[in-house]
Amino acid sequence: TKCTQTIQSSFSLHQAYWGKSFTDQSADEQKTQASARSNHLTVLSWNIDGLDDENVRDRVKGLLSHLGKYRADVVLLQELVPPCVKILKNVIKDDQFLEGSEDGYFCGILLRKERVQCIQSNIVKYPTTEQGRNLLIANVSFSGHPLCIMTSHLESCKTGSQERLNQLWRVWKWMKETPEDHTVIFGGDTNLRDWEVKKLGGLPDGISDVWEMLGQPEESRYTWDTSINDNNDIPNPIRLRFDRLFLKGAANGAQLRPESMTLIGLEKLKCDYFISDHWGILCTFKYGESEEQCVTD
Amino acid sequence: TKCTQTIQSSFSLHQAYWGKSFTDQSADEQKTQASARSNHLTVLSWNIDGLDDENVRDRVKGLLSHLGKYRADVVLLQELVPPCVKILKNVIKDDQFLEGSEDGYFCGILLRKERVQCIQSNIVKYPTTEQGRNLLIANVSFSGHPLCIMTSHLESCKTGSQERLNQLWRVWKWMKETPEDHTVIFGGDTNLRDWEVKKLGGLPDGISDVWEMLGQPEESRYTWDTSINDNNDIPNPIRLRFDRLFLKGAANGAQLRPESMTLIGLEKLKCDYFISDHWGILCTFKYGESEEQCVTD
DNA sequence: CCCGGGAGG
DNA sequence: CCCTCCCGG
Repeated sequence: TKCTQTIQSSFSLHQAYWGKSFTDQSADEQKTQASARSNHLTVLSWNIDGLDDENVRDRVKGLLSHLGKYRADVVLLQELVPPCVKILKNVIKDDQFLEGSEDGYFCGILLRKERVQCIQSNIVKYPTTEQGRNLLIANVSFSGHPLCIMTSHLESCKTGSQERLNQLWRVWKWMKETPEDHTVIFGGDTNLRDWEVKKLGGLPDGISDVWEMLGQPEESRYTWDTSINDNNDIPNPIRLRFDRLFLKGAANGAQLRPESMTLIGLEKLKCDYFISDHWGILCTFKYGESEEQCVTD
Repeated sequence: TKCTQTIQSSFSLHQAYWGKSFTDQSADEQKTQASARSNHLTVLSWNIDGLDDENVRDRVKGLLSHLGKYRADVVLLQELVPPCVKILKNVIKDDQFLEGSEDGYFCGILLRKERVQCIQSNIVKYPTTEQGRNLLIANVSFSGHPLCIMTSHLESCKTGSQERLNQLWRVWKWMKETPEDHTVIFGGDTNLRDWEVKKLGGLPDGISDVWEMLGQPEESRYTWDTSINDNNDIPNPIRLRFDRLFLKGAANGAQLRPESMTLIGLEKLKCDYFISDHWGILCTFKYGESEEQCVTD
C-alpha cells in the first residue's frame, strides 16, 4: 500500500502540472498561445517558502498546478529546498533546471528548452552574506535574441538592510556590465523597502523597475501581504513589495517591453494554507521595434 | 531605635556633604579657593540615574560627598527623583533649587546663592517627547555678569534619535534667542551620538561644544562607559559621550572661557557600585578680557 | 541605557 | 518573514 500511495501521490503531482486540474481550459489555451508567440516572453518569479514545513505536499502540488497552467518561458524560484527540487525535476521534463546551491535553500531557474536555450550559467557569491545568498545568472537565447536572466533572494529581514543594499548594488553592477547587446531581466525576492532604494539614490540609469514601467498597478503592488496571507500567523496587516523585476534594455535591435504583471498564488489550498507566504509574479514581455527604428519609420 | 537610625543616617549624609569624609583637605581648599575667585565659575553636570533603585542611600551619600567636595557654583542634575530631591534639600542649605518637575524623574539646577543669584527661571516643554523630557532654564547673575544656565535630559535610546534631534534643535534655538548680552551655558545628558550632530550639519554658528573647545581631551571624552561602569550589567564595552556642555559667548563684555573639564564619580562605592551609570562632568570657566578689548589693548 | 536574540501578537 | 516587548549578555 505504501508503494500504491506513492504512485498515486506521484500521479496527482504529475496531473497537477500536466493538466485535468483546471476547469477554464480556454483561458489556459489563450495563455499557452500568448506564450507560444515568438515575440512574447513570459517570466514567473516566486519565493515558494521552502523553509516552511507546513502542508508541503499540498503546496508543491499547488505550485506545480500554477507552473503547468502558465508554462512560463522562464521561471525564477527562491527558497527552493532539495526535496522540492527533486519533485519538480521528476514532474517537469521539458525544462532545463539551474540551481544556486545543492543544500540549504537556494534560488533556481527553469527554462523551457524549446523556447529558451541556455548558453551559459553562472553563480555569483555575495561575499558578506550571513544567510548564504547568491546571484544566479543564465545567458540564454530566446527567438534569436540574446538575453541575460538573473535571480536572487536578497538578504532578509529589516536588520539585513545594509547587506541587502550591498547585494542589490552587486546585482545592478552585473546588470550594467552585461554586454550591451543583451537584454537583462532580473527577477527575485529583493526584500526591499522603498526607502532603501531611495537611500541608494534610486535606480541606476538604464535599469528600470518593471512594475513601475507598467504604471505601478495597485493590484500587483504588494507581493507579501499579511492582510490576506496568514501562512506566517502575523496578526498585523503588513504589505510590502518584496518581489521585483528589473529590466535593462539591449543597446540595439528589438526592444523587450513589459506588457502585463499579475500576482499568482492568491487562492487558498484545501488545507487552508497558501502555496507560499509570497505571491508569485507573472510577467509578460513583448519584443517590439527598437527606439531607433520607431523614430526613423 | 528606628528614630536613632534615621538621625544617624541623616548625620552621615550631612557629614558626607559638609566634611570630615575626605582626607585631602588641601586639595579641597584649593578647589574652594578657585571656586571662590569671582572671575572663576564652576559647573557640574551629572545624570545621577535616579531610576536605578540599587544602593540608593550609598549612592546619594556618594553624590553628596562629591557636591560637598567641589562646591560647584552651578550644579546641573538629570534623573532626579523626589526622594533624592528631598534628601538634597535637607542637607544642602546654601543652594537654591530649581526643578523641572515634581514627579517622575526630572532635571534640577542647584545655584550657590552667595555666588549665583537667580533672576528668573523657566521650564520649556518638548511637545513631542515620549519620555516626559523638558528644558530647564535659569537666568542668573554671577559677579555682575548676566548668565543663562540650561539643562536637559534629551530623549534616550538609539531609537529616540529623531526626537532627540528635535529637542537638541530646540535647545540650540533657545540658546541663540537668549539676549546677546548673556553668556549661555547648557549642560546635560544629551544622549547624542557624534553622527547625529553631523546629521544636523554640526553645531550652529556661535555655539560651541565645551569639550571641543578644550581640545577634545581623551580622558574626559566618554561620560557613559560600560568598559568601566558595570552598574547596568552590560558585558560589552561601549563608550559614548552622552553628557555635553554647550557655550554661547556674550556679544560684548568679559568672555567666559572654559579652563578644564574633569570626569567625576569614577570610583566605586563600598557597596561595589558606582554613584551613577554616568560620570559627572566638572568644568571650570574663567571670565577674561573680551575679544574686542584684547584687540584694542 | 548598549546590543542581539527569542517569544508573542 | 512584519512588529514590539522582554530578557540576557
